[in-house]
Amino acid sequence: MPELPEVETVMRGMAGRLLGQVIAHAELRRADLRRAVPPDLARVVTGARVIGFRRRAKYILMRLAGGQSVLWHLGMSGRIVLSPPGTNAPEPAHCHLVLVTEAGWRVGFIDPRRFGLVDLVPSAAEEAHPLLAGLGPEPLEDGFTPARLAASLALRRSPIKTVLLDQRVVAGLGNIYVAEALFRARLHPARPAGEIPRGGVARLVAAIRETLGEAIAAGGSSLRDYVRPEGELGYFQHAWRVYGRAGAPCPDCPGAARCAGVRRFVQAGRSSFYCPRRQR
DNA sequence: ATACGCCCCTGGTGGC
DNA sequence: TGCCACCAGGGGCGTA
Repeated sequence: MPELPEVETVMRGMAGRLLGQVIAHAELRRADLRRAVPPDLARVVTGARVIGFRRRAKYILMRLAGGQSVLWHLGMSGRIVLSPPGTNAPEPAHCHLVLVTEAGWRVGFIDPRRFGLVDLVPSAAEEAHPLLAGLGPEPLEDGFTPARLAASLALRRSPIKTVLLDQRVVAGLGNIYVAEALFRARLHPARPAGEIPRGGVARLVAAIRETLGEAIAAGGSSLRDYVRPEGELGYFQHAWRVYGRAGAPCPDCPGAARCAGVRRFVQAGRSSFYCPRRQR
């Protein structure tokens, strides 16, 4: 579900409301998420002040005074719901963890499919957490360069689409934004990664940056489960050029008569979308 | 080392 | 209306 832009949006929403607040109360409703939630999580966070937020790949890290960070992952169907003090809305189904601050803000972690997770990690060693340790570069930071991506793609015969989904190569892309970035870079998703020439890799880096940047500015993409922490929708789904648009005319082929339109096919068990005329 | 299928889990949708 | 197959923003694990 949420890819980098959605996770970034959720993280910013949490930071805006929760930074500086003290957690007064925590209730773990069920611990059998993708990884078992630590049994002492509620005890550890209770009484702690929230002092920082950051995102790494599709993970949110919420740093607490006292030296621990809460690590969140939303999986496919996870949501964070922030409710202001005094709200009395009924609790949504599949709410697995609730935090309440001293000021009365409620933080709910909702995840029907339970592919998400919540964990604790020492703040001083966040990057050593087993789920973070092997992650590749952040695509919006300086370390993600054409030279570095080219080195990761070299000699790989797998399709570029599946290589870009590998979080060790670049961190934070998922099925939607890979499709959109490959379209913008005019690269066919089945192209063997190691065969892409220098110029193509450079276009790809630029396309990934642009796509993610625009999606963050739009608050992410809302289709099924994803909403922002205070219920607003993202609207980048209206800017999709190929994802979910099989059969539609390719938006960038001038003179649609010679363009058969967007096609869908399956790679590694997941849908890929592309324009056969524009992407090679 | 790399690549692929399978699995985790629930809910929505469309066809019969 | 009911049932069923299929699909979905992720990712880890076991096997070739």
